[in-house]
Amino acid sequence: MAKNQKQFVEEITPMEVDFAQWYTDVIKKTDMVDYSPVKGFMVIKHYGYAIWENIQAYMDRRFKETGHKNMYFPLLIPESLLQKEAEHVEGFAPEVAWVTHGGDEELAERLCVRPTSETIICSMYAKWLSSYRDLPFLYNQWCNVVRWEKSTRPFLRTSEFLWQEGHTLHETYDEAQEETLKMLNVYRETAENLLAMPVVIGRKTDREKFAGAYATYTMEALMHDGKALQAGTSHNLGQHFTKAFEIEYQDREGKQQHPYHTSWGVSTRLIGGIIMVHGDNRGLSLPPGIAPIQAVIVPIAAHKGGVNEAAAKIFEELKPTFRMELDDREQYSPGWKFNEWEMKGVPLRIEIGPRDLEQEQVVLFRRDTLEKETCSLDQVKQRVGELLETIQKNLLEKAREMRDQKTHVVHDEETFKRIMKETPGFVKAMWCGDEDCEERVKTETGATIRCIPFEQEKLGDTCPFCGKPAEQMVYYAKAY
RNA sequence: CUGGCUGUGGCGCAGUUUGGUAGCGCGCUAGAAUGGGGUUCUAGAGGUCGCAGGUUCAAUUCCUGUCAGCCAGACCA
Repeated sequence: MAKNQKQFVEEITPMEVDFAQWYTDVIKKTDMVDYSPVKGFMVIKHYGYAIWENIQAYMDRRFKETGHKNMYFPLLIPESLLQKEAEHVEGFAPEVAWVTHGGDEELAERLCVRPTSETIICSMYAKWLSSYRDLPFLYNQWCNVVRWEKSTRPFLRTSEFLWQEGHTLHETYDEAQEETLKMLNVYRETAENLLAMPVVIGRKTDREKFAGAYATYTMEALMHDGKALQAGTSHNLGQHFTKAFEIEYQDREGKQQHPYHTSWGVSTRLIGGIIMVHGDNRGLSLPPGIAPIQAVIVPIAAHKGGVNEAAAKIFEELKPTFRMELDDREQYSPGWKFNEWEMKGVPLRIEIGPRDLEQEQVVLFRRDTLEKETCSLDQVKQRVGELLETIQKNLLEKAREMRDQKTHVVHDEETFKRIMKETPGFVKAMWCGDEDCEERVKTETGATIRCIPFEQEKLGDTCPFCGKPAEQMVYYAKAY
């Protein structure tokens, strides 16, 4: 055998060595994305888009189960609408794209490409709402938005991204708050149950909250490199927008009232999270819940004694139940295919060759543990189902362990700085609640308060940075 | 936006210092054998060197500008 073995698929940079490069390698080599001619705008290729479709299918069902209906609002928003809510414009104006011409003619009023749709939706809600009997409004839309980003990275921060945004109106503050937390909880369940991605949930500090929100709640996940990813947010918008947009209804006493408002969204950024939470040196490792291909069948020595036929038969048997691929390409060797599908993160591989046929069995290979086992032909369907469930759970478990191992409790500034530098991850610490203190930590360490978690622990009585009394525990991390 | 690096067949790269019109590996096509961890042999096809301008008899090579990407940072729901 020649010493220079051919490399059909380029090696992936080991993730321990250079995580950023690893990420770029993986997404390009697995047909997740490609770059378009315009900076920050990515083509989502079939393998990446299939993951998005699976996320959509699950979440859309959950939204409908919780009483929401889908609508679609326009891409373009008149400048005057965007400017109605002061904090909101200030937050978004620097990163909106403008349409100034229609054909050759300059528009009387320029139009922004939606960076988010609160304004256009509120302008419509104002027309549609008249009585308390109309409430609540529970609507969602799946769409794209554009935010002119200075530095971009596929899935994690792109100038255009796909997402869903829910926008609801309620009679009372309490109802709006309940909705805000209910949808955050749907997000958390999606992250944990579907994406196998553990998250910390809590409230954003005022510094970090959404432009125009009364309160922002978030789920934060931790990546392999110790950086946090804001994976979804749910905002209680109070009456900020409903007053600005003059959304009014007649209440039970016949008085005019402004309703309470929420919005919540997750985006294709989740795909980046899945890649960075589960991936390893062989490439992707996808949770069965969203994997475009849940199991791939690789026939070995396919021409010999009925192997092809047996593989095809298993394929037909499993296809109605699982997302399957039969890799009967003749130009590649089995070994090549093994590596290819591992890189693409297919959770389960089914090998079948002459030796298996003799013994009426197949070989099952798990991507998450790299373990092989044999399974008799008549048990394959059942065993595949079991293993996919096991893999789904194991990935969540492994991700939890990784996160816990990268989560530290800190009581003093020196330790905090050392951890952020040497072994970055989540740091749990008490916080005085002072925005200046929060700002100083960010400037000096690059870490921000990711959230004030719902699950509080009393780690001490004072803030590690200023020594002032502290009542809240927060999670700090460097973030994407 | 700042700093560093990069752009040459589909992919990865060499060539650029000392200008003379392009080379390698993989992939691709055809045929044959092989097939349980990136298979072998034979014969082929394919690029004008990111884009624009300049210098020159002549530019992939030198100069200017510009676009795009990577890495780090600043900024950013």
